[in-house]
Amino acid sequence: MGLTDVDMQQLDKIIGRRRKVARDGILYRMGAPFTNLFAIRLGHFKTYQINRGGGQQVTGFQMAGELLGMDAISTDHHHCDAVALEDSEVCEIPFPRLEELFGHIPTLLRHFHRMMSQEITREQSVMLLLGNMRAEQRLAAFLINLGSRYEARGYCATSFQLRMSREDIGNYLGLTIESISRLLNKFKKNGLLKVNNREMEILDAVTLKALAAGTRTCD
Amino acid sequence: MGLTDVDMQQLDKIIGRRRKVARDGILYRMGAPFTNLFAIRLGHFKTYQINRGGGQQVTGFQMAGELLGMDAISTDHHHCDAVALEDSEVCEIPFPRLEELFGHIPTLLRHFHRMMSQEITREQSVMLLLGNMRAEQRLAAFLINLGSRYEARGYCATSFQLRMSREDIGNYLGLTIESISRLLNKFKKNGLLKVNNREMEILDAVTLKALAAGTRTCD
DNA sequence: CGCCGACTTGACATTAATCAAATGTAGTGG
DNA sequence: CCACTACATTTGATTAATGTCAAGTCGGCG
Repeated sequence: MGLTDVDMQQLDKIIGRRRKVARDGILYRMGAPFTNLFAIRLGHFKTYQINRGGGQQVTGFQMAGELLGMDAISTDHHHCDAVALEDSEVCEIPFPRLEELFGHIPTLLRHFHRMMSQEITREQSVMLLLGNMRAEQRLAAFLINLGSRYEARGYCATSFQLRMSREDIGNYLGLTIESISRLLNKFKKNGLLKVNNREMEILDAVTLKALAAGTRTCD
Repeated sequence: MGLTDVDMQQLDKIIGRRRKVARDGILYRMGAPFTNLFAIRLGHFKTYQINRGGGQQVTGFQMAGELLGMDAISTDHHHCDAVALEDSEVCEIPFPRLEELFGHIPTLLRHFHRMMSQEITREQSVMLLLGNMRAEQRLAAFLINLGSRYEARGYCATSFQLRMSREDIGNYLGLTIESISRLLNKFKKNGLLKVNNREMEILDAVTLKALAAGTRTCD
């Protein structure tokens, strides 16, 4: 991130506290007071909003290196639940202390703004996905996105384990669990991927990307 | 916002440049280099993303007092087009200069973070809307949201002019223009609102809110 | 007055949801 | 190691919501 050693020491001082969250454990709940941001060190999370009518919407899946809780800054309370998809570990970052540091480390501030902005951009892509794409395209886009995020972390872009249930995927993509199942099967039949429970291997990334872009359909 | 007079003077200095944008005028385009944020002084804008496949998704409608361009911070180029829905006026805010001020005016920084965070929250609500709600619920939520934003600006929450076309509304809500037309008509028949072209009057806000919350359906 | 774009309305098609059942998988205790 | 249970996933048949296509109407503007 371009921070000096001294900067890093100061940063380390405030993000000392680590916290483990077991699978299905709740990192924070909607409505809870906002005091910390959370940097994921290990594992995966999902965030979801709950409607008054009982409707639930998964708003994102987060993995190591990503930041949780930025939506809470505006109102001092959280707007969604954050739940661990597997045994995970986060760093608590007390936001008031982080704000103090911003005054001393401009590079840190700039980095923080980039992360907030990135989250805005990510959500806009999801809006495009939910508002404009058909089912097939949504799932293709989702899988390609997951792959590229693993790749950015030094893992394989085409072979990974899904950490979330079909239900979570469906909810995130605005589809039912049955649709997800059928689509995965269709992709499998067309030789686009291998899937066994949560083990996923993308065999034809080119076609899958074309599906995601909407420049091709399958079957 | 809790700024001192001196703070305000400094802020004024950097946001001096005003810019008029005529109806249908483009404030910025996807891919254009990011240099300024824009504070809307007057008028309305829409932002939309464009897909490779030609698909377009309206990602938001912005009105006076709101900030445009925050999604561009992370990559130094804009991720969507911003277009004026009527003759409008904005303040250009050179972002590097704003960043300098952040070091001197903590209150300004805090306010900026709230605005970024608020945008994240807003987009999450749209994800809920697009992923979970049926057509009727979406339109009701949209109208209630518009009303409350006008109310927050000192205008009437139940009587206002739509600045965007049916097509824009439909695109934003992930529905076709025909569906919007039919839904507005259904609401009208049920005495929930009066609508004449773009002139909108909400007659039964209670029921409309119930529709938006999903605790009731209509017809 | 007449044209053009925006909107409305109607008939029909399609996508994905719903409902229902079957199958598979992981975990548990005998 | 093997039932046995609970839960997740798959598969099939049907339906409902919304999209698509095609006219038609309205309203503003030159």
